[in-house]
Amino acid sequence: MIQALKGTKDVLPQDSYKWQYIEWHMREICERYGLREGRTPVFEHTELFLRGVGDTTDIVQKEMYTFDDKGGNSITLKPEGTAGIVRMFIENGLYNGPQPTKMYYVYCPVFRYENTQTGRLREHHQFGVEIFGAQRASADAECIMLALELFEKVGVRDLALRINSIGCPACRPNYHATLRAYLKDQYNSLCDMCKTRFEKNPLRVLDCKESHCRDIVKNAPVILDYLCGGCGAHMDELKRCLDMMRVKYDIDPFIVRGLDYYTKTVFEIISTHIGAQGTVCGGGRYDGLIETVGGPGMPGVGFGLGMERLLLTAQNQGVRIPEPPAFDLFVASVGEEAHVRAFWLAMQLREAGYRVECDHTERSVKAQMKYANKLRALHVAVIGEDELRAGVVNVKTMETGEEKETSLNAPAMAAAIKRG
RNA sequence: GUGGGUAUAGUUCAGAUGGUUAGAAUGCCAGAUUGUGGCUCUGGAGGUCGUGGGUUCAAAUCCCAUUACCCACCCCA
Repeated sequence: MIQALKGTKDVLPQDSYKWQYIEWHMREICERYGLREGRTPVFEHTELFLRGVGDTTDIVQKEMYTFDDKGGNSITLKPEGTAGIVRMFIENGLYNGPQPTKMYYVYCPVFRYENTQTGRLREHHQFGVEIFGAQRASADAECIMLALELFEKVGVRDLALRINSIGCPACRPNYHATLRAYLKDQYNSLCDMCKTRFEKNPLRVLDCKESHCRDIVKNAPVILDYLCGGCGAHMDELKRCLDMMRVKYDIDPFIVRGLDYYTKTVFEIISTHIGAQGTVCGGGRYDGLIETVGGPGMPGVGFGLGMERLLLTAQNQGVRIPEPPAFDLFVASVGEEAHVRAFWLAMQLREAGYRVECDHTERSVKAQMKYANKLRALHVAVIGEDELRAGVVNVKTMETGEEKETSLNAPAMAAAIKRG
């Protein structure tokens, strides 16, 4: 038996309505916030991600699905959603249109070669939002509000919003130097991982889970104290916007995102209901990214939201997702003539807007009734030789067992099953 | 990449110290007077016990390997 690849998941027909439900909310909210959906290919030139995501990140260094196609091009399955949208934006000259450009994507497949655990897959799907050409922090706040509204509309609770600023190319080097100076004295006490972080990206040491490193870092200088004037003002504006919206948040100087392109604002929305992989939504500002990928120097801000993790949180919280509507009618049939007539009637009623199912198996009436019951059909009509001859049929209401005689034609049957 | 746990019908699980044709519940299919569901009763189908080796007269059970899943690290959504 061939199995699905490790870290991939099927969405079963009986579960797809849950996805459709949250996808509907995503689209509804985004359209209200003035975003348009963008769709990009599943794979891109590897080079895009080397430049976009950053070639020192774990994602690029050890998690990408990269291969050569038959033409000898290095191709990569997208490991995140932003780079592709940026490429689309530049390649199609969207920067010539009215700015800002506000886009979203729903059910964007993302591939990373990970070791799986709860809430961590090799293929997962992201809902994401990107706003290009808006430098003010109110755009950052808009992204955050949009994500929070989605959680609220879906009915997910107990989420924590954490924000931070990691500065810009102007002020971050100063902080790096300050942090290195602080860590230097205790370098030998750091874990092995952090020793390499010290060289590569000292910010990461702040994020270490080793208790010893945590102790060391506890009194480390905080980047927020070393922001340049522009970054500090930006952070203040973001806080003002969030305060005005009465949103609760924590300023967490230890948030360091794993993608190199972030500048200024970074944020995470975390659930405590899905195990260790609690980040449901993560994002921030990336003012240098569009230029890095080859476009004009334009700011950007956005986030990615893990759909599987959102569903997992909803499920663990017992969030009720409305089930799809029941069938209005099942048309059962006995015999060749009746079978074809049942199909014809079902088709006419479907055309009239009803949810109708008919038999395709030639099984007994009893079995057809059982099936109709499992489908949660509200009504059943059984058609056989007698009905064909007399031109009438009984429409049975399943819940009460009552039967009502009507003419054997679509308009009469439609009247019998009409929804109140 | 690292560490720990698990693997038996479609599903959820029983199967103490190895010992006859591997069980239950649920689901599925079919019957309970000839064309009517839910409740009840009866019957049926469905497993080479994850896979591959090994120990043994004998392995679902013990040992090794492998794969998948679960949990945690790392990292991220």
